[in-house]
Amino acid sequence: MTERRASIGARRNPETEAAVLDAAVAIVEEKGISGLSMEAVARRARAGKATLYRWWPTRGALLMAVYQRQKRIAGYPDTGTLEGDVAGFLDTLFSHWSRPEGRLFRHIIAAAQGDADVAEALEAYRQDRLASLSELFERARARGELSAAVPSGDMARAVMAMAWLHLLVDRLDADTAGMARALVRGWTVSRGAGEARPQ
Amino acid sequence: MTERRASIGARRNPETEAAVLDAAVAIVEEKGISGLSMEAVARRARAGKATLYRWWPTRGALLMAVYQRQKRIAGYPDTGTLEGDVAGFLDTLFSHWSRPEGRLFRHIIAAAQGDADVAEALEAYRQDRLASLSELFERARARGELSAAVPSGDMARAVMAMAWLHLLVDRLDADTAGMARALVRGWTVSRGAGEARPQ
Amino acid sequence: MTERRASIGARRNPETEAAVLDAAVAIVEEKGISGLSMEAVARRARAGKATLYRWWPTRGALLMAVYQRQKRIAGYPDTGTLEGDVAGFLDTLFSHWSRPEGRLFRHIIAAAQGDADVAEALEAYRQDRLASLSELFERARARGELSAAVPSGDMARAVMAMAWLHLLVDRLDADTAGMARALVRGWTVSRGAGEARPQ
Amino acid sequence: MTERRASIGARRNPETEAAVLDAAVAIVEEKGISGLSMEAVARRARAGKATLYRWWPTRGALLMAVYQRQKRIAGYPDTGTLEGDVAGFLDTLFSHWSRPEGRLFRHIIAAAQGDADVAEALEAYRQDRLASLSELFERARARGELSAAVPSGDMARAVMAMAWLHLLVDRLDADTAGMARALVRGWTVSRGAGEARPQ
DNA sequence: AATTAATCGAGACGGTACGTCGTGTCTTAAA
DNA sequence: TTTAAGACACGACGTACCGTCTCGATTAATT
Repeated sequence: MTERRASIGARRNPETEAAVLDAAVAIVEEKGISGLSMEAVARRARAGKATLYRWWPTRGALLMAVYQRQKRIAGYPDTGTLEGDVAGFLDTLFSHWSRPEGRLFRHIIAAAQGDADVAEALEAYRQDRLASLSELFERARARGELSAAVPSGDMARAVMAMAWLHLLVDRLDADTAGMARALVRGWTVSRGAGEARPQ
Repeated sequence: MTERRASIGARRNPETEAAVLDAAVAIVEEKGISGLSMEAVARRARAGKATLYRWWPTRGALLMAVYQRQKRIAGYPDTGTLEGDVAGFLDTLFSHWSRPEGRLFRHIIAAAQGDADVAEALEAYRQDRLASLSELFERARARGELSAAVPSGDMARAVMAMAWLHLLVDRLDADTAGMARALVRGWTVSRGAGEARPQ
Repeated sequence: MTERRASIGARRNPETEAAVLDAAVAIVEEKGISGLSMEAVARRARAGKATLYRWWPTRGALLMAVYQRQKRIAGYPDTGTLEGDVAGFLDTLFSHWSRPEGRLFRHIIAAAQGDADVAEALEAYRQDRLASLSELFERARARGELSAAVPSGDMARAVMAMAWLHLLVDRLDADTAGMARALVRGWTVSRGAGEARPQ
Repeated sequence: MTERRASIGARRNPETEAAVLDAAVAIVEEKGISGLSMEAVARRARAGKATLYRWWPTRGALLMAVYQRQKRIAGYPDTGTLEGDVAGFLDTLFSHWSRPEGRLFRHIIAAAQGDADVAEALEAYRQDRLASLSELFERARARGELSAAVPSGDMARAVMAMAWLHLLVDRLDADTAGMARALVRGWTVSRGAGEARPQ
């Protein structure tokens, strides 16, 4: 995994980059996030510390790089109903966050609380995902499924908030269908507002 | 704040406890959360490190202690409508989180991501707040304001999620009325679902 | 071993004293000298730290107390010749220093290097032993065995020095007969100065 | 003594080494041996604790390094007689041990009693000095001054023992001529064994 | 072809914080 | 007054990382 690498001249060595990111992932899997020090990554990747700091000036930057290396989630299922779409979105997201590299995300949020650079990167990423999520609501609006009272952005934010909360309190096994229902039921044109099951 | 304190026998000295918590608050206000090391707190409080670790075994435990020392937010406004109540709740909470000691909460959430003890304490606290928040919805249900389709707990969770999201991305200045409207509009019996303003 | 003991009124409790000294010996046997802290002794003896400090103000004082509790070595063999007497003395002493409580002595010497109180106690003890050792030479002088050129005290000091050196460099298994011969041969009236075996 | 020093690459910085040893000497001179903590040395030398522990893993190792930095005592006087040589040796040694850096030696012996690494280093040093001291006796033997009964090594050990004893009981002001006489008188061919002064 | 310049692994450096341990002092409550 | 108990302020322990640095080597692009 860690053969000798040297400079390839006056430019960045992609093998080194890969070795570093791989090492970071491996460390988090083995020791948890608290084991992820720059020192440990350098050691494991057989990279010089200066090399690390040259390309990832902070631990948060390294974290973001690892997280973003994975390809974006391509798209979300189109089930034909908003409630189904939202439930599908949550399912996809929760199972993504449950995988080794996805697990990092909660730590990125944590890091952002004390590191402005991470916060900025996270915010950019979040806005991007928010836009992507909004499309789901636009689709429903186009279908005429939506009572237009609530802006798409607000609804997307509510869904994202629900997702983050469950990530941060380690409840990724929660009932996504229930969540979708609780959020969506009111936004959609009333078919069944009266037949509600009290609980 | 930092007079000499000694043992008062084989039992905890409340003066020491106060000095430590005061020191922690002062440090966070002056240096930010990254300045809050056990070392620094001990130094500032003129307390031995052993004393700190005796009563607050982790940084997270200390954080929770500081946060919980402040008296609970007494109650939330009763505005007569659910939407008003929710908006009031968010206002109260956001202004609380904006004050020096309230600022700590986001760091407690961050700490919980890597420390099981903090996570446990946070979860207990969260359930407590959730129950308190649910009362708001029970009140609305008693008024007959609520379409009974959605359990109170689910609605409370959605509101809490919205609040946490805005805390964690540093948007405590966001439009709470809008948030309340986005969430509540659908849960309530439809008076005005048709007159929505599209976006 | 460590039943409950309490105050027996306004005077020293001999049970406590015994428990403390026993604990000290046990600790040194189990953990070595570096494990012998006042803290550890108090813990093991189930004694209060204040009690310890009241009666043995320093670690060195405790060490001396443990060492001196053992009864003095009664006397040394009278073999009829000085060389035999000295060899016997060294044998007795080395086997004493090899036993658990005897092992402490090297640590007392070590402690004396940095603690004036211990140094003083050790010096008193040493003068006492020196006087006792001198008797051995007086006996030889009385027998007419000694060429009177050298004061008894000087000879005793030389023998003691040899013993200490071997203790301090952990060579208690060395050839005591050889030592005795090397020291004594020249002090005695010349019977055999010519027949020496070079080596 | 405490200018800024930094790494000079992946190898030991001799300036740092000098600063540390200087600091150690200064501390012992000012505060005595009990003030010589690794912490204090690092502080005074403006060196990181890790740097200290990298090169001197124990306090004893540091002590040995300080002691050995001084150049060896070049040679011992050749007075023409063994007794004179031994007295000269003791004089030289005692005055060396009385100087600031020489004072350390008793603490090295003390440290060796509880630290195997120091004991080992000390033993190597001691064997070296013993060999050097033996030459003095070989010289006397070559002059025919010595009754060959006693091995040179045994005599050297006796002289060393005498020296150590006086060091350890803080009697470096003792009469070295008397010591030399007491030890040597018997080893030499009897010229004057009869005219001894009784005591 | 020789030179320049950025990169690489390596690891020492001065620091800070960690969490633990021992020190000697103190107070309590019981005997 | 002594006892066991143990909290307290203090400070050293030895370890781990931090972010900076200097080195000697490697290699591509520039002279």
